[in-house]
Amino acid sequence: MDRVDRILAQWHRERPDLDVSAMGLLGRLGRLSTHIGREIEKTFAERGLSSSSFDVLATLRRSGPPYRLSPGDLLATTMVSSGTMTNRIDQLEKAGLVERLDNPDDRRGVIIALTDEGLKRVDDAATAHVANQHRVVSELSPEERANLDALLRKYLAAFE
Amino acid sequence: MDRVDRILAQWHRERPDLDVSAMGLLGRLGRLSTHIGREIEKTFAERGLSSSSFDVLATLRRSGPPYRLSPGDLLATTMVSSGTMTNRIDQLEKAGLVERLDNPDDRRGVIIALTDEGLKRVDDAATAHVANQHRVVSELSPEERANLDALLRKYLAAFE
DNA sequence: ATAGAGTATCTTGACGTAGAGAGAAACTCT
DNA sequence: AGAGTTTCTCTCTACGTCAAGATACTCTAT
Repeated sequence: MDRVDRILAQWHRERPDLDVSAMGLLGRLGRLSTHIGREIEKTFAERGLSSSSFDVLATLRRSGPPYRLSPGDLLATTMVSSGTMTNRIDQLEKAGLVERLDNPDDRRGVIIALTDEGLKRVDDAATAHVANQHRVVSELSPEERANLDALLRKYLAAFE
Repeated sequence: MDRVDRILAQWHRERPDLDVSAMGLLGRLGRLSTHIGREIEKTFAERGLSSSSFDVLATLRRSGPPYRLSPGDLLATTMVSSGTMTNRIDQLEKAGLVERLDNPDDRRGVIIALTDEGLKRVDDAATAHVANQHRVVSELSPEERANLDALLRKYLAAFE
């Protein structure tokens, strides 16, 4: 009987006509995602970053040398709108972690490049982030993690 | 080999020192929650609501007649800050869906009450929302849903 | 009883960030 | 050359948090 169960029980009492069986799963998924997001955010905040800025830096870092991608490439992996990406790049540029370079092949576009400082920061943050992720999943046993991951993979496939 | 797998493969190539085994599970959970949140939002938007405003209205509705709670009560279930709750109530009050009443027992506080229009709107939205939730979980079989829910329940218990 | 310190409730204001939609510039293709 | 498309930016609006503030309640020591 967790908080979500209590919510379902209230609904059942007030609106017995509603079949709230799907609400439990979706409610738990949402709440869990919020809790985990807050935990993850702390690690980044300690390093002057946020999940949002790390997302961008990490995408550049993962792409390998020379750590350069177009805003469009960055958009493709990060699930945000183009306006939001412009904003994120502005912030990171102000912080000196990325720079905008002219794209010699297409003058509409720009190239976002990690600076040396950006590379250091993202590598440091990634190390701490991965350790923190292990802490966050440690509540589940290895078997539970594997089962959960398999179910999430199947479910996620329905959306992308 | 989904998008998350591709991200993990990139990390492995660039930072083989990192053990990214936890990242897959957490990444899928986050992406899934974002996708589902967007689906859910659509149903509310069609009715002039949002997940945020529905959250407040639904909490009042579920509490049963006379559909009145203090802002503090509302805070306890909705996972937002007090400033955010004040904001949400302001919006709903402007829309005529709730009203602020004096609390006779404690003059610091107020009582948030569903209006007749608010009751209608939340009952209508809840019906549509529940149907939409069923659509959203229909990608999984009943067994998969039960397994996923059980794992999420266990995991969520670690946070609340 | 009651003054005063501490606590609780809610609001406010500053700030950061998200998305939608329009717009500017350059590319592509016929 | 010109229509249509692509890429990125900009503006507007909405909403979240945090920290500080106003007001009222509570509890204790006298």
